Amino acid sequence: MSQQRHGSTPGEAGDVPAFPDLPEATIARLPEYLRALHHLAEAGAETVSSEGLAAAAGVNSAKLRKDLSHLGSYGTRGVGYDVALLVDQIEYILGLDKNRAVCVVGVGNLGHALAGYAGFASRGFRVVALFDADHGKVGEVINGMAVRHIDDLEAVAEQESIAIGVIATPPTAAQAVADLLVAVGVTSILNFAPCVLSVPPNVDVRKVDLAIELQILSFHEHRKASLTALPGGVGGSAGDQEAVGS
Amino acid sequence: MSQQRHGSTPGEAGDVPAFPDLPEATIARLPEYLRALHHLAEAGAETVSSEGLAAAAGVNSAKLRKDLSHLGSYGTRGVGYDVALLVDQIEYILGLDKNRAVCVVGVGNLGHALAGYAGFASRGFRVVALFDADHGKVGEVINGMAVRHIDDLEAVAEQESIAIGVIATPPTAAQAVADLLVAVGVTSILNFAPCVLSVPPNVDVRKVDLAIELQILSFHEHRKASLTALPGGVGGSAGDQEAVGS
DNA sequence: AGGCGCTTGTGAAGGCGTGCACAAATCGCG
DNA sequence: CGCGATTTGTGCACGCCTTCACAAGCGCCT
Repeated sequence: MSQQRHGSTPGEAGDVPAFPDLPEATIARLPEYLRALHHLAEAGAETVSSEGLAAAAGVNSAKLRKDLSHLGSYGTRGVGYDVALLVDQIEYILGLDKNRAVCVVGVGNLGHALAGYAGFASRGFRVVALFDADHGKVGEVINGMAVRHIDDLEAVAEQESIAIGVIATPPTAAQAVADLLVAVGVTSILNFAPCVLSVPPNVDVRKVDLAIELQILSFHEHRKASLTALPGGVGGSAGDQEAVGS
Repeated sequence: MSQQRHGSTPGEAGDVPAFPDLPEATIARLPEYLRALHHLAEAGAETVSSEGLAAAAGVNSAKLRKDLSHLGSYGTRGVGYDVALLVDQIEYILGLDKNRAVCVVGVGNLGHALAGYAGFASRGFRVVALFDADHGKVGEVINGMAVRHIDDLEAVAEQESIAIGVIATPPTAAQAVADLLVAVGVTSILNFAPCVLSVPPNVDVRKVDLAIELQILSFHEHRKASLTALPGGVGGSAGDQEAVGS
């Protein structure tokens, strides 16, 4: 889902201290660790063991240690990890200290929900603008923010540097919106439209397709159903709750 | 994100013809192929080459061929794949011919959007019930469907076999809802709440965390920003559109 | 100060997934 | 009927990720 070069170029420490070359899989887990850490911090924990944090994040403890080792040694042997320190470190790595501006394009069912989603603001993202191509929706106020016409995108982008564009339009409009976003300098796109986007190589696209998630679950339902028809019946006895911690 | 056993038990073909043991990565791509195929079918295509379908789905053609080979030989050398046949085959594998019933728990911003999401119905899923714990929301009609209280879950489950439960509640309520769903026999859960769910091993959980997606993009923004500060300036010249086909 | 228990950080092994490159197979045409 | 163009299906090698197992390091207790 991305073919960008990392280019270590060691020794060249300008403003940023030689950005670490983290595995993609690790990056995808850092937000989960961060959430667990925030939870622990609110509970008053000073330190956590890899075992404890791993359980809270729902991963293997060895994996967690390896992940954290990639971003430096912020743990103390025999004690664990300093919660506050680790929070700062991960937030820095993820660039969450920048309070990035996000715009949502497409104010349908989903765009409406995204505009009001509290989880964004609490994680360092500011939804700064809502756009739609439908003049009937322009002017509508959602979550204290007026919907603007997509033609205003360029003007808004000049005024406020947009870090991430969220596409929540029908799939037929998605590519055109992506092109517009790219044209005004957006280099990160979160796409909710069920279609493939074509963008320049320097632009990162992540896709979330709700129907696909259901289809994957449907497959597993199908598989499970076909297995219960076999000997050694799996039965449907619910109740053997798995202890993974809360 | 799952630790289920597939258990091949070869030779034991009962009603279902010995369910294929597909790699998880392949399964995750099948819905994407299916969408592309539907698109092609509507355009009147009888057959597709692996190259063509791969481009439409945004993947490598070799990967696509390998994926399709896992579910049997439905292509013809020198010609390509029969679109209609492949659609049927993938829909069968994914179990989409069952028109599975879905319920949404938590009618906040997101649950509201999910209840009205057209992408579900068009893909063989029926949203049959909406639940919430807030009595103030019970009775509200969304998309022609009345919100019911979560206490009614059991009654609804007895009447209509629920295949998949969607959790769109605040994270504090998610585990309790998951327990309820499991208790009424739901074995597939799509979780939008930012928290780790603990469920029995026979239950499949998939998680979608919108904030995590933004954080991953934020990381890449951070990384790109730190690279532009290095020699060989990457510049921001937009316009070298990558040709991957529409 | 010394030893002991606990926890991190990491080397190594194994598994999974990807992508190349090519043999096998099919169609159409002369 | 045979040949060439085309496209599938797959053996193989490579790289990433995961997992185990253990040495190294730190704090605490005696």
